[in-house]
Amino acid sequence: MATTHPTADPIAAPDPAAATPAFSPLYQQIKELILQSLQAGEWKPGEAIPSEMELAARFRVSQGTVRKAIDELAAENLVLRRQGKGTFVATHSEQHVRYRFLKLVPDSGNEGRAQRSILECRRLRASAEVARALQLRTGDPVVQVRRVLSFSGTPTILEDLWLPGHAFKGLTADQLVAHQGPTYALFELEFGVRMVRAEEKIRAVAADDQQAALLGVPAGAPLLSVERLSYTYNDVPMELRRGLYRTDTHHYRNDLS
Amino acid sequence: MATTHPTADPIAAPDPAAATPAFSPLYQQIKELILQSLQAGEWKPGEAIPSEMELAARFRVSQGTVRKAIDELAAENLVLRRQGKGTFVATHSEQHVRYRFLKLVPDSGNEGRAQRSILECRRLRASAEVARALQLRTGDPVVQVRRVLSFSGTPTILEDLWLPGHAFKGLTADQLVAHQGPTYALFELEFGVRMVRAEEKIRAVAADDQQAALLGVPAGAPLLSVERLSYTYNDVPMELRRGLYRTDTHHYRNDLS
DNA sequence: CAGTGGTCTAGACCACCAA
DNA sequence: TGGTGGTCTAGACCACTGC
Repeated sequence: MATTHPTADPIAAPDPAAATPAFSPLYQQIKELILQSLQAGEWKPGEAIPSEMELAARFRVSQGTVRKAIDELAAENLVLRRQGKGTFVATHSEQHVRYRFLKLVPDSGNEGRAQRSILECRRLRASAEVARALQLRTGDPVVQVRRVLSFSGTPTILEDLWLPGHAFKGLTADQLVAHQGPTYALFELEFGVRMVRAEEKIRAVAADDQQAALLGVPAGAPLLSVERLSYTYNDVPMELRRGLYRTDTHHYRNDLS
Repeated sequence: MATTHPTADPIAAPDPAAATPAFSPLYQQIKELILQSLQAGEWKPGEAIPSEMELAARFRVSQGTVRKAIDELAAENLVLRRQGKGTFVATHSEQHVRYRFLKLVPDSGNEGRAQRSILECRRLRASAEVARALQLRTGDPVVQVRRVLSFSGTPTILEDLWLPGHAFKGLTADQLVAHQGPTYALFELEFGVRMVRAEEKIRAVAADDQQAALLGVPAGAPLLSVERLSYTYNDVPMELRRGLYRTDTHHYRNDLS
């Protein structure tokens, strides 16, 4: 597994899969191996992965090397460490930070759950634009969902989701309505699709008549347009989302460093 | 310095400054000490800090402990490691990522430098709102700057800056005009104020007549409102900035994970 | 109590850089 | 060549969790 490393197994198995020309440190290779197991579903979201000692034994490296690999996975929010208990596969379900990717927060105070209303959930063929974003071919099957999220009864977010049809075969509006908690949790539970990172492009736009009606604002009102592309492991895009946020009582919060 | 730790100096100097009741790991204490030196200006932005070995000797801990402290400082972008050369105090000047805090990017292609035009630079007394943000008292002296940033000749950003008067005594419009590169670099060089992190609140708003005129858009056009509070070390707020971004050719880019 | 992650050390060697 | 950060190991002990 190691391309070269000093003490452990210096001459051991020449590693038939050593087709990697570029050097990478041992702990990166270990990280990659753990990543592959995560991707393959060897451990389900919320479950514990093997202890550092076990992994060290499995991969024939020291605990410190495994630790450094896991450190990086934890920094990327792929995995969650809990002292005295173990290391757990991150999930959108009961992660203490629910709605990890939603950065819209109320201007003051807290708010309860979001009320979801599904306006549409249908299968169609990918437009050129959607196909490009999701790395599909134009005309490939996709699922489109349109919904409104309300906080304390006020419609605040109008969004469209596009999902690759092959990965979300059985998705129905009923399922979306029935499910409690983050939609990304549903994707994990029902379709085995885990979103691990996303990129957002944010703009200010004016509401058109239809959007204004759905959000209960005057036509032409300024709205935050948030286009999000979400990725599973290995940088595979699995969801395109276009959201319109009302920002009269909420704001998009971002921390820079 | 260590509240308790096993091998190094177990009985040594009881550390008169050990007024910290809560336990914290050694490397955190080292990090804190390095942070204090950074804050005190022991090493200037862009300069190298002492090598890991030197710091380990100075603080009487192992290199590994210093390393972990520096790891965290590097993760927070306070310091920059360069293999074979040393560890350097982060700066907004020639950091390979210029304009660290500006997340507005062109929809396609690259763009040259921003052209700045300073509309105003005056000393006044803090309003209640500004005072609260900057943790001053209402009526305390502040400096306000208003300026427009243009890209390829198109006015794109209109922003107001508020700075604590006591820390930015000599700031003039001329200085702002003369200076090349990021404004935060000027703050470092001329006033010794280093911004290390910031929080942004983003909204969509409609341009009023004055704003529209300055940005060359129709009145009522949707603009991105970006309110930024920037901090120096120790979470001291040092700048309030209110920006209006045109997002017809640019967008605000954010990465989630 | 045993098992987990968290801290700390000491020492070896590697990769990179500059003189 | 010597000095820097980067990787890796081995072993000790600490802090937290749950049985």
